[in-house]
Amino acid sequence: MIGVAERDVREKFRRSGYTLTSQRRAVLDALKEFKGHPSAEEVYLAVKKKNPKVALGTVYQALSVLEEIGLICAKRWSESPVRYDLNIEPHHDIRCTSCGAVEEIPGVDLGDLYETVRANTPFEVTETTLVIEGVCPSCRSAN
Amino acid sequence: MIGVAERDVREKFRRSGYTLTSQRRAVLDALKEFKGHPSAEEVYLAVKKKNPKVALGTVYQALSVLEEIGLICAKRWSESPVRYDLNIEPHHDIRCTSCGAVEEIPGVDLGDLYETVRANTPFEVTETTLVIEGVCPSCRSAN
DNA sequence: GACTTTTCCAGGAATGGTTATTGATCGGGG
DNA sequence: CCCCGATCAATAACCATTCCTGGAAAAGTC
Repeated sequence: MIGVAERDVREKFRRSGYTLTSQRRAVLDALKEFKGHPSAEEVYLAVKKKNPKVALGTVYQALSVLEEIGLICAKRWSESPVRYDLNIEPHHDIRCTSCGAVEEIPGVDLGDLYETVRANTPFEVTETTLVIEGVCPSCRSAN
Repeated sequence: MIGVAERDVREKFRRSGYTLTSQRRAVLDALKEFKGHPSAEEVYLAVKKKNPKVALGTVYQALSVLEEIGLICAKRWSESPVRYDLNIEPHHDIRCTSCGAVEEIPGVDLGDLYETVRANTPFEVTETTLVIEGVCPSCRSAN
C-alpha cells in the first residue's frame, strides 16, 4: 500500500471543496509511480506521457492544491527545485549535492527540538524543517 | 563590536587567495550596518547609495565570495530570497511568514540531532540546517 | 617603471523555476 | 438545456540569480 488510500483522497478533496479532476488525479498517480521525489518538471513529463494536453502550469497548480489539502508534501533543498513526496508521515530526507538522489533517514525525531524552539521565541512557530544535504555512497566512491 | 574584526577580514581574504577589493569591502560594510538579514537586493541598494556604479551581479558575486571564505553566512527560507547574516556563530533564526522579520532563537543545539542523522544514513552528511518559520507577535496581534 | 598575467568588475542579456493572466471549457444545479 | 462558478491550457510575465563580454585594475616579473 502506497500510503494514500483511495478513500483518503476522496475524503480530503470533499472536505477542501476542491474538485477531484482528472488532471489532479493524474498528477497524484504520477507521483505514486515515481516513489522518489520528483520535481514539478518531472511530474509534468510523466503526466504528459499519458495525456499530452496537460500544461506545465496545470501541474504546478495541481501540486499546490494537493499540498494544500495534505495529500502530498513539498520539500525544498537549497539549490534545487521543489520536490514532492507522497509520504506525509513526518520524516526526513537527505539529498545528494552531487547527483540529486534523495533518501529517507529513519530515526530522526524533531519533537524535543520543536519544544525547545517554541520555548525560546515569542513567535508562533508554524514550521520547523530539517534540511539535510550530503554525498551519497556512489558519488563518493566515484569521487 | 560587530563580530567581524578587521584583522579577521584581512586574514580570511589573505588565506583564501581572493583580493579584498573596494566592492567586497563595501558589501561587507553594508551588511554591518543592516544588522538584520538583508537580501542580495537590499545589500545592493545600500551599496549603491555610496557607490552608484556597482552592479547587482557584482554584489551577488561578492556575497558568494564572502560566504565562501566564512565572513558571512547565507540563510534560506522557503518562499523568500536568500538572506545574509554577519553572525557566523552557529545559531538559528525564525522568520515571520507574514512580514518577513527575522529573529534569533537562542538555546537551540543541533549537536545530538546531527549525530543521529549521521548514524542513520550511508550518505556523508555535509549540511544539516534547521529552517524555522512562524508568525511574529505583532503580526499575530494585527491578525 | 614598463610589461605581462591574472583577477575583477559594470552592464546587460540569459536562465530556470514558478506564478499570473486570459479566454475557453467543463460539470452540476435549476 | 442553460447558467454559473470552478477548472483548464497556453502563454506571457516574474523574480532571483547566473552568465557573458570587453575593459579596467591589481599583482607578479624583470
